[in-house]
Amino acid sequence: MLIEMDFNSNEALYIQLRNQVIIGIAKDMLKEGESLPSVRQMANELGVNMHTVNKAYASLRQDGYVKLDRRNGAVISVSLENRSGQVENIYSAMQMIVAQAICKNISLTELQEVVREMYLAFSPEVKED
Amino acid sequence: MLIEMDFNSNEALYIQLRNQVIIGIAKDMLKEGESLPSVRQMANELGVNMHTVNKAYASLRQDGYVKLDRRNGAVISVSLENRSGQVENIYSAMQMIVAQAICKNISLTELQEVVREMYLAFSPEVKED
DNA sequence: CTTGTGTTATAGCATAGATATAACAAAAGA
DNA sequence: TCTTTTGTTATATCTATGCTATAACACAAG
Repeated sequence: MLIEMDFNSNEALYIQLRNQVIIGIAKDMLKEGESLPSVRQMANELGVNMHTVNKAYASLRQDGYVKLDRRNGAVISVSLENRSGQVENIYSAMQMIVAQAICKNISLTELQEVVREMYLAFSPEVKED
Repeated sequence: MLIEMDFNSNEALYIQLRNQVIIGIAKDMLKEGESLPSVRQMANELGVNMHTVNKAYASLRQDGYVKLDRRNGAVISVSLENRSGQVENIYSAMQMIVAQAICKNISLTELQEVVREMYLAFSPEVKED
């Protein structure tokens, strides 16, 4: 999976890497059990320092997206332990999005439709449930 | 409207203030044309430096939530000029939320329901549209 | 035994966040 | 007119964060 950094972005490099991995998992381009390149190799590919990648991997591990194995490096492994805490953080961020949307006169139905489009764009196989 | 700072949060103080104002507008507790306390007064109330408040106000102005007037201070005024740019930023943030939600096995309908609950919690008068 | 892994430690540099004074022009109010 | 208050700008200092650089460690693979 191709990952690229935007060195002109105001977003921290390790956050960019973290987000791209999460998007990769959501798109199912990074599958459960798959290994990410090692810290040093990924750093070399991205043109970034080793510690920056390490920080991203540690953050992904902290939030339950990968498991770090000395043998296989960072292995995609979405953890559902402490899921309530993760979900809480996600919804907390969602709340600010909704507040901004209301201020900008985005209707509830439009907002839900955007969520639906984004959701299906990530995982098109989902019908409903 | 009561605004409080969390000095133990990892979120920047000026971002906290900014977000609380946005939430206040979404809840219609801060109404169009209403004035926020002056930079110095707000700083005194929050126990924060003047420049921190100034930075928050400038950020709110930048994103079209207030207009800064030398006579009346920061006046709530949700601007819909350059709305497309604002909406784009909101949706960009939304995309990461959706990606995380998918990874954590949150279904589309659950996500939409949460959006609905949050939306109605902010503006209960909205029926549909 | 060599190599590569995650991990930790230390250091240096640049930027951002927060504070502290100070000053300015413009408008309000007495 | 005079004083006060407003937003705004300019420095300066301090701390924390992000990024880089170099080095070293324990552990496992080959």
